[in-house]
Amino acid sequence: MSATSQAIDPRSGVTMNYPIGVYSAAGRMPKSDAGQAGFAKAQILAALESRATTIQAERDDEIVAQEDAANWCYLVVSGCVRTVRLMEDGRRQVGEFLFAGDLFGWEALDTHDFGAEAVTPVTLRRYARLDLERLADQDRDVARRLRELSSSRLRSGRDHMLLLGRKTASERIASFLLEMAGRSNADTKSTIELPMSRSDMGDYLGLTIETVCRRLTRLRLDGTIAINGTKIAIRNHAALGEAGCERMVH
Amino acid sequence: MSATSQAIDPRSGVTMNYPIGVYSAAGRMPKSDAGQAGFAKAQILAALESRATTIQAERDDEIVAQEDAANWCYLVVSGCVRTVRLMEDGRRQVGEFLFAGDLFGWEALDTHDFGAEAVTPVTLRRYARLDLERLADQDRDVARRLRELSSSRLRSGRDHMLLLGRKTASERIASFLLEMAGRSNADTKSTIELPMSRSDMGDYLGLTIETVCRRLTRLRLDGTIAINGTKIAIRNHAALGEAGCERMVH
DNA sequence: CGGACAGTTGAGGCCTATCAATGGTGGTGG
DNA sequence: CCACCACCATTGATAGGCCTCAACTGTCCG
Repeated sequence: MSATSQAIDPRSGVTMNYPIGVYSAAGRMPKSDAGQAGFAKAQILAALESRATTIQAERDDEIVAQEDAANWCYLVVSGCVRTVRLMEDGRRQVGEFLFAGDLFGWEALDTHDFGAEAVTPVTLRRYARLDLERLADQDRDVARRLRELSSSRLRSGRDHMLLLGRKTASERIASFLLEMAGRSNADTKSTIELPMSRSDMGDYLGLTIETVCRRLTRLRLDGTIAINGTKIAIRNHAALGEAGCERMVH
Repeated sequence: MSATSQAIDPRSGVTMNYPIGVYSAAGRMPKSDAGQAGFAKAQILAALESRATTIQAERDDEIVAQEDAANWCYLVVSGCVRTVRLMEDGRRQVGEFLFAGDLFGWEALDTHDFGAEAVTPVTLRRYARLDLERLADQDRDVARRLRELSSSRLRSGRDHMLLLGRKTASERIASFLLEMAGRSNADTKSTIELPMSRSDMGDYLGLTIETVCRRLTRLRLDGTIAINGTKIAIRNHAALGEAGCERMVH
């Protein structure tokens, strides 16, 4: 592990590694492998860099606990994060997967209404929510960008409700693969990295791990995709589009 | 019908009835049977009243078509509206039910990503989205309220995803009844009005009409609820809470 | 080498969808 | 005023898709 100072977050008990003196200078943006959209989101926060903290979390660490007081919001610098909701009996719904450049926690009211956990080792940039609120009050561009961000989150939420409420297992898997392909970098749209477990996929898609597995193998035997560890190559984009009932985006 | 002038909306072809000279004076807020939350939302728009239009729509009229250019946003003055998403083969997902005091369409990007239809005869107040954007730019209180509104929509979206992804039919019905009870006026929490059809409920809950029916009759035979037309009386609130896997709110 | 764990595959059962028939109600026109 | 029709709601019978339970494989790591 690189030179970091470890600390335990007093709220959640998560072990965090703070890189020493790397991101502390004001105006120094963390390096990010995010696409352009991610960069646009990060720009919102440029003015807050001086008061931000870098956080690292290991696989399956809890970054935010459901019902936590919403003091912070987070920018994913690298790695993958999932947001989760739990029922008392253990049933779980993954709300979304977040990648480099994605922001979360800014839309909380008084408490977070979901937990956030690291799917892979992640690096995060943490900002005080009050700072962001103040910034939005002062800077109408920031306020506007936050509104746009809300809108796009609401829209993908509606997409996902249609998926959960009305699509079959095959359609859900196909839609998921296309969604992930759409979010990866432009030059690698046909070989996507799926860092999350089958269990995470299932809880995202409202399916069991077994069903996720079976549908993926069927697509593999069809020749529609090829699976190699956490990498999936899309061999037949059109077939996936039909299976996922997506309007083709060209 | 009361004194109105009829017109056809050039965009959607919906027949609309504009009450003559009732709401045209600036600062005159439309009467609304909404609760306090609804009033708070309406307050956002007080400054825009002079440029707003009142619209009436009949049952099943399309108020907003999916993919419409998002020129307008709407406040429900009375009645009930559903937002819908359609798949090519006719499968439908109802996103939410909107009642007096609820605002919709303000969160659009360039186009609306859902259709909006009248569940009952409705009266709406229509505002130009650009006006609202300008107002939010100028008035930080308005901007803040819009952010709060986004947050609460995102939160209920996540609730609904858990319902669609992980709850059983019985749990969905119970959650739905409690949700509707929670949104009705405080003094009538145990006798709620359900103006929407079984088909609407099914498409909201990711179920078929038959399943909705069967679960409702089971609850009726249990003595948990009593059904009388579009009115449902909740006889055993606790049983519903258990069935819906809700944390009890007291 | 062995244990833990994620992933895969198989067999069977349950829940919900589907298909079908009936009942109830409101609107319409003879 | 009543017969008729359309539509919604309800109930029953059956089928199918996904879940559950279980066994097995492969991989990583101590």
